[in-house]
Amino acid sequence: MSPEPRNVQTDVDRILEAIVYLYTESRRVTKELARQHGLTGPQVTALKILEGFGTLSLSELGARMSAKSSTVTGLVDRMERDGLVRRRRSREDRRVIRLEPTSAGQAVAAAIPVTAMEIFGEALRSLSGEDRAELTRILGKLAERVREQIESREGLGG
Amino acid sequence: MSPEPRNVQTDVDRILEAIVYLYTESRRVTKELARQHGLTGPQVTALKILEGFGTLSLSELGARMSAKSSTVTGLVDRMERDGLVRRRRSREDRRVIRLEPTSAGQAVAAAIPVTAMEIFGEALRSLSGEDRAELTRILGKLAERVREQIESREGLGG
DNA sequence: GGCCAAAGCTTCGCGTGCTAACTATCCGCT
DNA sequence: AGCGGATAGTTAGCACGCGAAGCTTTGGCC
Repeated sequence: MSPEPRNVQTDVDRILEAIVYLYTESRRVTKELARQHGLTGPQVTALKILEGFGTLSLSELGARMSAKSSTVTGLVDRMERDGLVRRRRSREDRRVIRLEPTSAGQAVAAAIPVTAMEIFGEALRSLSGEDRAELTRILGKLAERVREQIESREGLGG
Repeated sequence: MSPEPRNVQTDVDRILEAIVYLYTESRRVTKELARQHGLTGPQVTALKILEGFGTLSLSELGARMSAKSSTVTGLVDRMERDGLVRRRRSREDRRVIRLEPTSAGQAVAAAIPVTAMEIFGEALRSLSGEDRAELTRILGKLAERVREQIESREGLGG
């Protein structure tokens, strides 16, 4: 009847464990799907983004993938090596490198359905509509609270 | 009022987004806290787990961290190099390596507050008890479904 | 006893992902 | 014109994280 700290902690542990599991597993599955086409998860993500935009600068791509510029450089190096994309220096701003998929890259992107999180989708669809709605609501609220917590401690890097 | 596929997709997207956000953020926070003590995120995670159990085999640690054995080997290599843990071959089963924190490792673990759990914990505690219980229940169910999906497709690797 | 599959770890090679330091370019300001 | 800060990418070094291949040990089974 009174709030028991132990139960709260157990819930916290279970929730974190579930989140880590779900995230890790989703990445693993994406990677596996990509592997069947001879590439890696991030490469598929990049090609899919490029498919939607036609051409992007490296920093624009990085922003959309939540990756730092040095990470993007390496990723693009390997994709260029494998003939999936081409680098082309911009005329207007010579600092900028524009990225465009090769025909091979476009073909691969087209061949891979948006499946990114297919297994997640199926698992989520297998929940009842009520559960799914509840999960959406609570998880959204939780993310918001975490965001608040983090903002209120931005001096974290002390 | 009837179940609309579009809503399902929206829910799926929101849930995935929230999970990715929560996971990424928890890692970032852990990493930041770890950095202040001169170590890395996974190292702190491992020390905290060891702190709770006293001693674990490499595979037990790997299971709790959702990491493969080859990953754990490397992690433990670096931690041992830095004097945080010790490897000790088990007597009962000579295949097993038991891991124990050094006094330095214990000190670091003790010096670091409950890490990312803390921010999550506060956010979770700020939810109502009902929401928290619901979240635990649904997330657990979801993880189970994902597990089933994955098992039923173990031929995924074509 | 001898064989053989499974379990626990390690090694190797690769692809991320980050920070720090560096180059080239651009742009605002004087 | 030219200085100086901001921006775009690259490079180097490190730590994960994984799969594949290999080693030793264990345990079941004939």
